[in-house]
Amino acid sequence: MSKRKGQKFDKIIDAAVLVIAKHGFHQAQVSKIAKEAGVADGTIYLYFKNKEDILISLFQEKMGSFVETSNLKIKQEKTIEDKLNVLISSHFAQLERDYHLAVVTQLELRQSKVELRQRINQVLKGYLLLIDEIVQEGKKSGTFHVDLDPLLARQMIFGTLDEVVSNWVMSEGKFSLTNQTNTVQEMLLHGLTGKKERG
Amino acid sequence: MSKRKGQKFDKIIDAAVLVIAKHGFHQAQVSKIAKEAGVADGTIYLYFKNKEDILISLFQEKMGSFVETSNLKIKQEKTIEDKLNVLISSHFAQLERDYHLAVVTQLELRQSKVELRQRINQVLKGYLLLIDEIVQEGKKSGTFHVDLDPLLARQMIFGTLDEVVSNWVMSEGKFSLTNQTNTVQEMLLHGLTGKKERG
Amino acid sequence: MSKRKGQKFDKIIDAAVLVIAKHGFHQAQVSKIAKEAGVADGTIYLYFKNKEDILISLFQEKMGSFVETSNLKIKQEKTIEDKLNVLISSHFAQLERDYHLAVVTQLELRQSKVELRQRINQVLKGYLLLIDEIVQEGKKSGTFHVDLDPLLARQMIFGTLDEVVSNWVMSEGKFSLTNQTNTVQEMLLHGLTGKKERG
Amino acid sequence: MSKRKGQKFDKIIDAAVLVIAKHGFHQAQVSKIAKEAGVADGTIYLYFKNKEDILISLFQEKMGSFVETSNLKIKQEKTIEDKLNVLISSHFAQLERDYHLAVVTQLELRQSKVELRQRINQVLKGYLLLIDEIVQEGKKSGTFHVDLDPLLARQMIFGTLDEVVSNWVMSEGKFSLTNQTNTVQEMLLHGLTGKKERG
DNA sequence: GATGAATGAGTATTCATTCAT
DNA sequence: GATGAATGAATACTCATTCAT
Repeated sequence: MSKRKGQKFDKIIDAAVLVIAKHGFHQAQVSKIAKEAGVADGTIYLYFKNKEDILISLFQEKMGSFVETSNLKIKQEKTIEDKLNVLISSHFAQLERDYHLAVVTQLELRQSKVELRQRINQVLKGYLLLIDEIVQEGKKSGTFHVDLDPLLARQMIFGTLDEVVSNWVMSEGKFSLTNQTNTVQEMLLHGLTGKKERG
Repeated sequence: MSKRKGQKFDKIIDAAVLVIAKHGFHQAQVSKIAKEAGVADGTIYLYFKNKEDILISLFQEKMGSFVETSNLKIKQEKTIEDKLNVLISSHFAQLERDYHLAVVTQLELRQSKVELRQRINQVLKGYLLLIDEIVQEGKKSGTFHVDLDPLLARQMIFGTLDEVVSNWVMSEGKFSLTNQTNTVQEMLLHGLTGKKERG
Repeated sequence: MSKRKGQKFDKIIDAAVLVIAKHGFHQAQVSKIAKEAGVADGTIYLYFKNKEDILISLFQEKMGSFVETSNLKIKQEKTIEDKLNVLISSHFAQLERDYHLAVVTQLELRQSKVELRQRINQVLKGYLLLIDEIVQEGKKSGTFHVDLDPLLARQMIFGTLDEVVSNWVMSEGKFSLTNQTNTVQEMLLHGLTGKKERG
Repeated sequence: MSKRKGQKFDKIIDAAVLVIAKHGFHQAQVSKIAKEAGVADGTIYLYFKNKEDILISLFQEKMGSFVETSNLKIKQEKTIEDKLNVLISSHFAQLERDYHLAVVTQLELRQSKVELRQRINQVLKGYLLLIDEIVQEGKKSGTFHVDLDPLLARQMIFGTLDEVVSNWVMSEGKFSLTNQTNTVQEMLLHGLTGKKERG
């Protein structure tokens, strides 16, 4: 699809993140991205098939490692509680690290048209499967409730994390995301009524 | 803002929902909405300031009663558990009742540009306050954990409900939403580990 | 295809002829045509599907009557000699009358891409059939040679007329076209060796 | 203008004919020609000033010998009738020999813009002069009519040959071109009425 | 001589909004 | 109030040509 050779590929991706975060998705013209990347408009098309390809590549490039990073960290933990904790902290940490990118993925890219969103969702699928694994393992080990609905569980976990991050982005990153890790973990494990054993 | 007098106002709103659900947000031109509503293009501008105003009005009109309906039902319950249950069932029921509308609010309207989304979020605020009240009351009554972070709690509740509904819409409404009420309530109350006292 | 109602349709067609003749086919942008026609760019698209539709309509509109006019005049003549004479004089007269149009049809429109040229050729077919009829009738009546190859005959007649007109256009209309009628008729009837009975 | 040294010059010309015949004039990009010729894009510009220069050179290169070949053959004939016959047969034969080239010169190159066509016409001038000579000689010798208009005569001859060849190309070469020589000669000599003394 | 990555000018078309009737 | 013809701003992509290597 898009040729990854050369530094220009990365330059353009980074420029796209910056331009979209700065001017918004609908004001992110190809010419603006090219200017920000310090290349000619036509150069964009030596590395990307079309504008949509920039956005998809951006998501794959920047979010592709997301799953892998989380996956590796989770594998290193033994208990389900720790795996969940690491899932949350990794999710928060990776997005907190790059506020511009978080703006793009949490807000701006959701404005794209359906076809593009579907391509983006495919990248997300890998992450959802990662959550599914934790849920399954948690049930098997007895840590999670035996009757837990796996799909609903995943939706609660992802829905919560996504909503927290979105609120963080909309608050313009004014509070620490990673600091919330333990609290969110407790809430997911024991719900609204849950006893906070640590505190 | 928009003059609510006359039946044409409603006709246009309904036409907008239909056109967006049928053709998607990006193919919902003013002229198409006008045709579906059986009025001239120019007539739209006698009832709405601009296209954005149609969409905001749509959201206010269709979602305005949402909060009130949920609010009334919640007030009728005594225990926090029941209030939460009614919040969930009301949320699910109202969206399940009108699939077209659910498509528009869960998927299509999220493709709009930031300014519009912010206007839409203002309408949502009333709903978030409703959740906040339940959380606050739950803490006061001792049903919810005393150290519960109210903001995070609200984010978990809304994030979960929103994610569940979005998944339902994307599955094209192929499973029952309201049937999930009790399970979701249990999960929110006791988390992934929680004992399911009812079942 | 294109809505013919209103004076704007004709205005745009005439503007297209003028702009193409003045600036050449490759410099005839839609915006230039719109400006010449005194309408907004977008107005063009209320009357024509796209730019190509303007050019095809132009050809149909301006050349459509060409065949009919020639046809009617030919029908009024009795002898084959007179029918041929009228074919030639009508061909020359109609193109000489509007030099701009002749430039467009003889030179500029031949630069268009294949698909467009094929659409244009379909309009020409009617004219070729008219020539075919004269050839056929001339053979039947004994005026033309009994062994005359009808296809070659048509190619000689049309090829000659087209080449004469093209030379006239390229000479920038500096000599009279209609004045050549009789000479061309003689040449077609009796060839390079032929005795000029009239003169 | 264009440096003729080296085999690459010819390679590029031949590639251009092939690419234009295969993909059509408007899809014959420089990069495509370069690829077909097995050279880099930039190399083209070591041998040709610009794209237009390729096309003009192509025409000169491939059509340059056309005139000379015809000229030599004509000089070998004594009577005007035979000279005309050879002109026609040579014209037909040379184009029939290379269908690809005929497509390019009869159809595709006529889609080029006016400036290019004028350059191409200059190459044609040599051929038209050859025809002019025959006409002049025919009149002097008494074979052609004494009052024959030389310019019109040339236009009839060239117009007829060109139209016949164009029809042959458009029919995708499905009939023999050279077989038509005698018939066309008869028609040019004696016109539509002419007695076919040979047949 | 040869390369090919980089350049950047140029243009058809859509659609929200207006305003004369 | 209602109409709908007219407006015109705004933007992705191609490809001939260059020039550093």
